[in-house]
Amino acid sequence: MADRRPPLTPDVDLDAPPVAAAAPDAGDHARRPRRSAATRAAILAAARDRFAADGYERATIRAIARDAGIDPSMVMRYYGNKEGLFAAASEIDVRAPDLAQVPSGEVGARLVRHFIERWEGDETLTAMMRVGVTNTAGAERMRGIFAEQIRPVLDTVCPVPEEAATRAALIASQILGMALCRYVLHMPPAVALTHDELVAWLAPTVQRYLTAQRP
Amino acid sequence: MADRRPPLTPDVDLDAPPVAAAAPDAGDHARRPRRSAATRAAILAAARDRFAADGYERATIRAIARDAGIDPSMVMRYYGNKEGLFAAASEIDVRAPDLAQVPSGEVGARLVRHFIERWEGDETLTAMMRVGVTNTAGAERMRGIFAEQIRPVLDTVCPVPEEAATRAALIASQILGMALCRYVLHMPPAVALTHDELVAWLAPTVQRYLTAQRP
DNA sequence: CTGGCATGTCAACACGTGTTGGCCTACATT
DNA sequence: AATGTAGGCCAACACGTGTTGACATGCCAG
Repeated sequence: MADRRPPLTPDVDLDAPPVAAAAPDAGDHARRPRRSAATRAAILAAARDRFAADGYERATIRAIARDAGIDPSMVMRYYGNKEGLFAAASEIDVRAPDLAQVPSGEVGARLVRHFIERWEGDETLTAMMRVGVTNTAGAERMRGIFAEQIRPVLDTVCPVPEEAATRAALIASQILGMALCRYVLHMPPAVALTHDELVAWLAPTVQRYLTAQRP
Repeated sequence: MADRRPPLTPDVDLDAPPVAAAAPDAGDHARRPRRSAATRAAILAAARDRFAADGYERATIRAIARDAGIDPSMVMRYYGNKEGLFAAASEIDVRAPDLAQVPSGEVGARLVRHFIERWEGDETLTAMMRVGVTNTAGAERMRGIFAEQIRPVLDTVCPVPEEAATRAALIASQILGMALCRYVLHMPPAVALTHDELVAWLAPTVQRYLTAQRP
């Protein structure tokens, strides 16, 4: 069904110097930035917007290219194929805060506020959610982000190590659930809440999932 | 962009008797069931499965028809177009329980358990979520279900009427968030929880969103 | 028995998609 | 100044999609 051969001339090598890499000494300026850096960035930005707004299937390469002001074939040249584009566009850094410095009673509030602001800072996380629900690869990526970026941070403050995974999943369920209602489904009462109200409501929940003893 | 004219010969009238409806008296058997009832049901079942598994865009009419063992054009004949099919397939009854009978302290547990079982009973709710995230019309439908089926039930037990909408949204965020992690993203720690563990963890949260005074 | 209608199949249309290869242009090194 | 190469555009391909209309079949009323 799927034709999965790699592109013939990928050119996806991220930051390889344009000149012969086999040259023993390239001189003073080790790696000159490519002229195409601006185009690459424009494509990536447009892709994030489109994936966030439309999800994986409905976000078309043609639309992304139009937004970026270039030809669709450029997208293929730089990112190989649509999956590659998505992989590059959803390179996500949750930037989870260092909770070791936070008083243990304030971890919940800190987490909630961080994710609200992170979510509203750019559309990357909305894109991640839209694609994570639609696409198998997207779901895998979300699991990866959870395992590599969320869980480790919680491990440092979870009182019972062997329950850290469960507690992290519970916290994720509450935070992702609110993000779903507020940023994706646009449920009016969820949209109407201010940041402070959100923190006041959700922080105790997160705090309990983190520190309350197992019921 | 979109060609939105209605189908020429819809035939979407749900249970209209096949013979002339203008006949003053049709005799003893008021409405004879159509011969096509089985086909209609097969299409609907296949559509629910496909929408749940693939989301709106990737669920193709051809695949649904193949699953139902009939020709794609039959789907068009009975449901007009893909949107109509989806509308019919996602006719959702959340079957929210009557909370007036439940002791006020057990409402949270009752709600959580109900939705876990409802979610695992069939794939309708998973389909709703997949499409609600992908598709604008799907999101609208989810908001409608929330407003018409969830909020009214909570209104009956919410101590502060003017906060009912907010509290209902908070509850929805937790329940939908867990459903997202467990049934759509398949996050391992969320999948591993038993029903009783889920209720034990989530019920206090729901209970607090319902009855705790506004923070 | 006969005509009409519901049921169903087949083949095709028009369109949008991801993807490809060829060609042109401008820059930077030699 | 010559030239190789990266950057970019254009036109097209092959394919899958939703959708449509013409045609076959069988059931049921008259």
